[in-house]
Amino acid sequence: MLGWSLTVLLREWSARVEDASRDLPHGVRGYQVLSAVVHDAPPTQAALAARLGIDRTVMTYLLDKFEGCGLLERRQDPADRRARRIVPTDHGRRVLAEVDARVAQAEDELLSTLPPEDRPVLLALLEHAAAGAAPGEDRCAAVAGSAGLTREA
Amino acid sequence: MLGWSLTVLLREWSARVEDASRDLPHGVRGYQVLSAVVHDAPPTQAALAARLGIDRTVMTYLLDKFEGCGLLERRQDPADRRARRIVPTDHGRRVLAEVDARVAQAEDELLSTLPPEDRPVLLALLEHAAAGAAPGEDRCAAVAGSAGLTREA
DNA sequence: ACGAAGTAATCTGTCAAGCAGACGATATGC
DNA sequence: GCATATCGTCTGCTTGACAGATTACTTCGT
Repeated sequence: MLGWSLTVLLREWSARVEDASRDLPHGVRGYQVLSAVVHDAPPTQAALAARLGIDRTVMTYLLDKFEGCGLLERRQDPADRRARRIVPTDHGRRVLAEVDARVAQAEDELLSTLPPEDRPVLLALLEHAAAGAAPGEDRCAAVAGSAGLTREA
Repeated sequence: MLGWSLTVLLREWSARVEDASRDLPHGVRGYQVLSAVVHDAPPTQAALAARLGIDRTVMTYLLDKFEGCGLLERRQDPADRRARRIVPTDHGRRVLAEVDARVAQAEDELLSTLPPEDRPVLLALLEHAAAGAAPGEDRCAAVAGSAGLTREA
């Protein structure tokens, strides 16, 4: 049941956010990329891809599109000339702010059948579960149990 | 944050269930199909597809494979000879029981960083939210199940 | 009863998305 | 300096989904 509930909710979330992200290239994917760049500022293109679970070769043409739309820019990292730092343009920030607002509203509507006092509970539990379930860097933390929530950014 | 938590959790759930479903064709998809057939018994192939949000032409080759593996059978519906009733074989039931057990364990592990008393809370909230968010068939029924009644859409 | 229209499942062709692998450019270790 | 690893890009291939046509059957209208 857990998996199915997640599937249904994420599907519905995607549909709504797809609509909220109509100004962005690549819909939901695009929203997640732009959001990660602005809010988390991963240092390199590869880090960004890893964070979102996207293949590096896919990242290339996603960013091509974003750069073409003037939402993001690739800059040579002066410390490592192989790497590109992905930075949002002012326009990108503005657009994201708008979309973020629409997404927040969509999420509200998505949970509208839940009693208002339950919504923050759900969000907190989900976030905690997601943080604990995430693979990768802190695999030990997951095993260590509730203790390990000390992570970078 | 809601969307991202859902994405991360579902991704991790899929990875674990993919592993738990290694006896089944088509991985997670296959598990959902078999599970829906056994536990929900939708009357026709089309109903099954609609329930899982799968295209009807895709359903065709999914079921081809399941039938080839002896997990499911297509039987002519005697009432409507256009339609096929999808019924599980004994073997299918047995395999599903095994996989279900593995999935249950995987879901437990997935939530292992959550305090045990919080897990049923999360599950209940998720299920309620999913029922309320789902489009289509029984929007009224879902609403009627909770506090507010009688809102026809 | 007969034909028209609708519906269940399948088949066919097409198209996009993603991945593995190769490649040029740079960095690092010996 | 040379071997090896990494960052980002490019190429080719495979896969997977959808639209549309097709076959089989039902239902409705007259």
